Amino acid sequence: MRHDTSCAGSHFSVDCPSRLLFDQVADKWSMMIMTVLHGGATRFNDLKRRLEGVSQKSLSMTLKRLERNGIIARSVIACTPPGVLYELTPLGLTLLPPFQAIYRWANENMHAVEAARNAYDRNIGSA
Amino acid sequence: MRHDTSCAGSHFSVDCPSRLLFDQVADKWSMMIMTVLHGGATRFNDLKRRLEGVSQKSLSMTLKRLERNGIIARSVIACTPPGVLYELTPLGLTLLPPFQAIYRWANENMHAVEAARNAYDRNIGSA
DNA sequence: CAGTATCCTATGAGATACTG
DNA sequence: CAGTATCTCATAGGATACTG
Repeated sequence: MRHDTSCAGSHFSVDCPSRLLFDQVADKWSMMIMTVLHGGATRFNDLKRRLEGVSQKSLSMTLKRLERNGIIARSVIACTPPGVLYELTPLGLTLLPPFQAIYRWANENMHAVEAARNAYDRNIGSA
Repeated sequence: MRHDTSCAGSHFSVDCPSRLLFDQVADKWSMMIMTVLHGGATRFNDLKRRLEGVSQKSLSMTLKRLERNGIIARSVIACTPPGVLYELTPLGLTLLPPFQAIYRWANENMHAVEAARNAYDRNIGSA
């Protein structure tokens, strides 16, 4: 089985790995979940509390998708009250540094992006 | 004006910069566009050809959004036939390294992700 | 606690046709 | 060439209610 990236040079075919990544694991919630899990295994409702604004459904779906892609692991702890822990897999851990680079960029360049947006919107208005 | 990231520790508030980033500039098409533009200023239809599967509408919208956020610049060249060039801004250039880290991860870990997915789907079937 | 199921709506995105 | 406009449809996602 070949694993042609099909993205050589500057042509991006439909089966480009980067598409898979952005379709499956590089969204907003995924990044936040992984960042939280980096601090240790976490319960469902703890996650929900930390990810302000996430709906139960979105969280549930995102967790399942991340689990399916081998990024996080789900484990049931038999106790009362029953609980479930989510944690990063070794594979998931390797994704953290790239995400942190993105996250760092976001923090460092928020101002510039906001300024650009304001400038753009002003020009639209006066165009 | 304070620029509280509101994401200290492991709580992600609604105005977290990373959310802005993923909402505005960290999607699939954006990353591919930026990668192409890294090779030099490019015309609209050239971009369309290289991004297999992108619709004219999606490309147009994504370009406008990136321009609004200060990531790329649009310049009209007065000639026949008339043309438009898109290129990365200095700000856009700074986003490239983080994106390349993601891209590299995708290429290196495609196999593992696919394997995880297959395993997961097999277990679902036999559960 | 940790979800699933259902309903409903807003947005995303393709296809197509048209414009400066 | 470089888009915009419109139409349509599929999906993502929130709210709510229910279950093991």
